[in-house]
Amino acid sequence: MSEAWVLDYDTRNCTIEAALRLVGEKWTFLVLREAFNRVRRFEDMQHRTGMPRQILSNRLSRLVDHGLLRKVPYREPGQRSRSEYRLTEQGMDLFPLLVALLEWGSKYAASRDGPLVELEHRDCGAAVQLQLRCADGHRLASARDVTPVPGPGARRIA
Amino acid sequence: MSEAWVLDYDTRNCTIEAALRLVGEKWTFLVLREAFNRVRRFEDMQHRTGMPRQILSNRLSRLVDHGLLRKVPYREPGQRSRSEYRLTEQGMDLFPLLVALLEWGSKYAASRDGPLVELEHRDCGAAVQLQLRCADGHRLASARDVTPVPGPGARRIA
DNA sequence: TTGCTAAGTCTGTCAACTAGACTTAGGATT
DNA sequence: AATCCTAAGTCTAGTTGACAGACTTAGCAA
Repeated sequence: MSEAWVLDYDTRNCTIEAALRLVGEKWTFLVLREAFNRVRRFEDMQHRTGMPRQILSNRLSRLVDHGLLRKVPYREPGQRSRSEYRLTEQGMDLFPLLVALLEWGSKYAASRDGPLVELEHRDCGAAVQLQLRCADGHRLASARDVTPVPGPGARRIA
Repeated sequence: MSEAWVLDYDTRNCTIEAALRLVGEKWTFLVLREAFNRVRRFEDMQHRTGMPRQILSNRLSRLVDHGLLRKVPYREPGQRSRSEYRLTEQGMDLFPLLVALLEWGSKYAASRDGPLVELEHRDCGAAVQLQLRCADGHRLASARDVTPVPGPGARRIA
């Protein structure tokens, strides 16, 4: 068949797949995009993404249930108390995923004007980007420089 | 309302959204996972992911049409010539996205045994990871250190 | 008690996914 | 030349989920 060692291993405990069960869906990514842009309220999210309200409701609940967002009460003058949605630490840790989408999209799928947002280092204002690096400090140029090897969770197919 | 500047801007040319139109779907991620693991053939991908054949067919066509994969003929002894699917440069550039999923999944959604695969630098064997860095060389610890600002494609809502 | 608003829920319609069986096409075998 | 073999793909029928648009809720204010 093929020379890929990975064919001999089971996929059932794949961590990529596990991550996808939570966040592997278009609207969920857009909810997270809004959250990272500091958009926190149901109406704002619905208006900015154009997603069906029912789906937004569903996705917000899911993300709260799994600890990526938390509900925080707020109060506008003359209004009753309502809830907004903020990223937890666990949610914040998805930032590289969104940055990866942003970078790839900006390179291959942007309108001619360029990206809608850019990312700056809060402390120095310089542009932020993702880099692949190894523990010895080398910077890797591409996926070609990476060798996937079986990890501790790898199980041979019986 | 809220203090997010982004509320005043149009989302229609968002590059994240553009990227998601191509790759923002569970099965597509899994096809790419297999491709990065050097799994290149229809039967192997179908067997390893468990995805419906029709969807695999559909996703492969989509990825080829958009230039993320290319079809390459191969020939097993005693068999007719068939096609396998390999990543193009454009496809390779999605690697950080998969690594981001892998890292997040390993941290928050792994089985107790740990991840199925690990990534090594081909040249030195050290573990590979994603880092957020700014153009001045500072390493950023989290999304909190990043300020999103309007990019060249930003358009105020009329 | 009526109005206002953000945040949701309800309804019917329609497109997408799914499992499983079936088809295809070229090389090898008889 | 007829038949078998296999990887790759297509077909069918049933089910799930997305979708648009209208409706409901709950607390505050007048």
